[in-house]
Amino acid sequence: MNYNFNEIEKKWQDHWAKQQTFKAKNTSDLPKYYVLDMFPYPSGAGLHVGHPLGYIASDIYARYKRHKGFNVLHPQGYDSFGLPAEQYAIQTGQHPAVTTEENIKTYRRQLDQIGFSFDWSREVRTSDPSYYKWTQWIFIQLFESWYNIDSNRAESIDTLISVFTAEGNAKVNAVCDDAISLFSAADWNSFSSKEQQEILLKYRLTYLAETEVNWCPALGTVLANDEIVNGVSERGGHAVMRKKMTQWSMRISAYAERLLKGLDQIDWTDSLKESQRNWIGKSVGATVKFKVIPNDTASVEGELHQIPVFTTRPDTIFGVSFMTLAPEHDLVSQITTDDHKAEVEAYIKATAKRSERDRIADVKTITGAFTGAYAEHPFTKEPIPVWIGDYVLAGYGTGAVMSVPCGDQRDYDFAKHFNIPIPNIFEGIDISEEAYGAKDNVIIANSDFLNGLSYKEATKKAIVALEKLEQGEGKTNYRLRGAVFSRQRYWGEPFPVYYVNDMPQMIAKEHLPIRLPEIEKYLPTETGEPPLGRADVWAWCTETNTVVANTKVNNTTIFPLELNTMPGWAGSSWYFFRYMDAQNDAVFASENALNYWESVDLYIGGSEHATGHLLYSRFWVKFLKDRGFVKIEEPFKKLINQGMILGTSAFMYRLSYIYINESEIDETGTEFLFKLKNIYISSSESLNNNEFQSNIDYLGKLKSTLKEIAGLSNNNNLEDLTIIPLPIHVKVQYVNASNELDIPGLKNDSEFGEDYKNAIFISDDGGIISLDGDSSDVFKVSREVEKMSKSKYNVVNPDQIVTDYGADSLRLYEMFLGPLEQAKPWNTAGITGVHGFLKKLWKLYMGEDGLNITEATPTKDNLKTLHKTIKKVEEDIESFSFNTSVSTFMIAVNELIAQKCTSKEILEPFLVLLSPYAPHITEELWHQLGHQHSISTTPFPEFDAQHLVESSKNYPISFNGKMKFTLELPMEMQKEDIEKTVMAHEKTIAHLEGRTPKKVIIIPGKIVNIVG
RNA sequence: GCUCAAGUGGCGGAAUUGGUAGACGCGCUGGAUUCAAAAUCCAGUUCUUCGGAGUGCGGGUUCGAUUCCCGCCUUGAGUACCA
Repeated sequence: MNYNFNEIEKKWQDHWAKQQTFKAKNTSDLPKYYVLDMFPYPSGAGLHVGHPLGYIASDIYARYKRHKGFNVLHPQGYDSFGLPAEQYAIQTGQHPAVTTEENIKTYRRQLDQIGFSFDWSREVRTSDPSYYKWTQWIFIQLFESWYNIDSNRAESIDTLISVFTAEGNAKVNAVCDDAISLFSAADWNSFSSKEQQEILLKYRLTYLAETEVNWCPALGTVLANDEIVNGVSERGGHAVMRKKMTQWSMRISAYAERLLKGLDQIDWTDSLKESQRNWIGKSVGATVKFKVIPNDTASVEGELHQIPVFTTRPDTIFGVSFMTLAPEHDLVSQITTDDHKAEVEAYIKATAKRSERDRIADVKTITGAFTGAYAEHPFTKEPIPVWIGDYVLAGYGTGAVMSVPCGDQRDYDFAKHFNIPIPNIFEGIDISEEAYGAKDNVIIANSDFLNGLSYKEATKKAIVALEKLEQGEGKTNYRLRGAVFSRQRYWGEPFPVYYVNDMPQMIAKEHLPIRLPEIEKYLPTETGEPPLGRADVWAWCTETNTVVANTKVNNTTIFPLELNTMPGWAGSSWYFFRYMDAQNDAVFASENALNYWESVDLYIGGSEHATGHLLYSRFWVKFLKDRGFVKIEEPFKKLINQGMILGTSAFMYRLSYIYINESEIDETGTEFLFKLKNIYISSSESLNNNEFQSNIDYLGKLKSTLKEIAGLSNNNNLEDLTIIPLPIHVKVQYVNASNELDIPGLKNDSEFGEDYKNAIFISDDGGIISLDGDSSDVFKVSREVEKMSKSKYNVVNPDQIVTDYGADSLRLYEMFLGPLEQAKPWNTAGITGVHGFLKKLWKLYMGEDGLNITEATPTKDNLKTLHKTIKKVEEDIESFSFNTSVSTFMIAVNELIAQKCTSKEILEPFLVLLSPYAPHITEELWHQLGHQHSISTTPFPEFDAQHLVESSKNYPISFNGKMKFTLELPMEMQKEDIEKTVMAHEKTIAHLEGRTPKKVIIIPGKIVNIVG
């Protein structure tokens, strides 16, 4: 019987689906275990081999935990709102729901054929109204909450209203907007409803605010910081500008400290925790207000200008020799003196063109301008020059720095460059070459009342003195800011919000979900409103509590609805709870389900979510806990980032040309160059080594070929023509293992074939490649390892691999590639190794005419092989070292074949060990062995150490630490006897060549090392 | 610039507490089988001037270092000069 993997895999996938083998129960006496993959977005391109890597790892773990007696929850679903479907809709007019449905079908088919043990009965989709009903509900809860710093948790907005009614806001200690004026209970009660709502909005955890956003006119949308690369949109590379816009935001900063502290409680990698810490960006220091000394422009009557700065080093305040403002700082125009105006304005203009990224990374170029204004030092009252410099960013801190050149390298470089004094305030420290940035072991000097103090003491004392002057106070700063929650897009959750008098009102819970309206086109409106502005039926009737036609808006009973939709992170911030009770219509998940499953025990996904999804969902979970909806503080106990699978891209070189002397193109002119378009040259060693331009022989041949192509028959040998080969990505499916391009295939490509119809391909020897069948010419491409992505045309689709080798081979191979967390290149050719292993395994169990298993008593060697495999595989899975366990299986099968093992007592438990990795073949053999129940719930074999006890040890005998030969000695042999035996051995004597060793190191059971 | 990873044969990688470097697999070479091919099986495969050398480079600790320490180089990922 042959190993017919296609038949076997289909059979068991169908069987598992029919029997609901992997359906998880919400009530069980077994301990629970929750294994989750990061929410996939169902893109139109389908899966490539990089996607299932994490899914396979989590599936192995989930299956292993079932063998270990756990009730395992291992669900899957789709984060199905998103920009790609919307962009496709804009291009084709197809409703995003339709394309999303198609994409999900493709995903599901691809996932199913890999044999995952998902409980599909719990599938969720964020774009499904029965799901986003609860996303809307959570949004309403956030709106109806404020953060009480005294109780350190979110509370219902009602508790805040009752405080306002009783005593005003003087004693309220809340996370809220910066500019809130004080009011008494009497004030509050006399405010109009609109005034009250405006005030409450400044306290709510989600609120409307005029915020500066990254507006991308070309995409008609706002972009998150991480969607902008080098100042342009990541998608499409369009220009991005700062623009004020009314946006929904989330007061995530209220949770900054808890988000930081919580990291200590969870089992994530240090690098991931570190990036969250950096993102939250806690710094302890002080705010200091510097008064601007009046000058020709900065002498407004009555009020003096102040420059507030935040510093982590208030102890160095006597080292301030200048101040630096971000060029965009509001005060710049108000304080710059007339004679510096021209210079400052020119500098601001120049800065605006630099991307923020550029300003950050480039430390070598020091630029700045003096405003002509001076600020007053709070203690010495000396004038301090105020500069602007683009190393200070407007968006961070206060957008201004008190520059202490002796203590900060950037300030130091700036001062050196502009000849600003660098006062030294550190005792006994040389600052003639560079600044001294360390906080440890400094003694402050030249600093009046701070002299002789350490960093800690001086900081404390400086803050006290600043507070006395009312020019500063101690402050903890977080860089985490309000998270923008609006998107000017169609394909997202609609807000359950309508507007009365411009004030947002929540729609009551019982009327949810508010469904996305139908629109004709998916673009923003001509007036710049979001796509929902195109909907005709998008108004809220407060009498019928339904969505009605816009024409009915009367602003008394019928009101306009919100036009923005929610961002991608809305639905993904809580989905892990929905899996616990996916069909519940009354609550987002029942209390029983929430209590049973608690939180995710193992979460596997890409590191790209480090500061987005993983921070936002922690925030929502903490909020839901505060409001009593869940009991947990952290959603993901253990988290593993799988590494990227890299693709091997292929390049061919398109020729482009430069004429050194244009006047010499006389007789043929531009027509000549026109005829030389769309020509590609085969990759060669000289191309890969950047020696193309010096390969005279080849260039000569190439040029005569070009003349031939252009129909040029004169003697011009094109000396003035410089040929520049440009690398162009080519789809890897048209390239074989020897890097040869399938030219006819490329020309028939449905997507790009047209572009190459008239292309000319030139071989290694400089001649045109003939495309009639019997030509032996080859066209070679260059290879490079890059991120696997559709845009680089290097994706490898798992479908073909499953057809050719089977899902079990794919699963094993993906694990075999290397450590889960590390990035690694994909090479399909290597899959024959694991596939060959499965064939050998099959032959071990199945003879020519059926099962090859006997009741034979296992030999000592059989037992040793089995038990060392049990031990190793169990250790490997527990430590997520899946690659090494695949090797272990191979070694075990090689050994069992060598031992000619047929013993059921060995071969049966071995199947269980392997089944998490290769579930189909093991399930088939398990049933061939006569079992009626699925192998998936069979207990994991128990390791028994007695089978690994050895009676002898093959000692490595080293000389000066270098192993020279080995010697088999009894295990129980004592040190002295070992030394005697080794020293008497002929090989030892030969190696010593008569020398007497200085020392002999013997570690019984390990090694012998002879020194000297 | 800063932060975090990672550098081991032709390639992916292994060596879990400092103890036989290169397990396992790919590829390659030779052989068996076959009319032939595929498939399968067997043997070999770090380099080498055959003394040795060797885990990015230079030091150090140790009887012994891929593993620990110091300094550097390169590559990748992230990034917000948090003042």
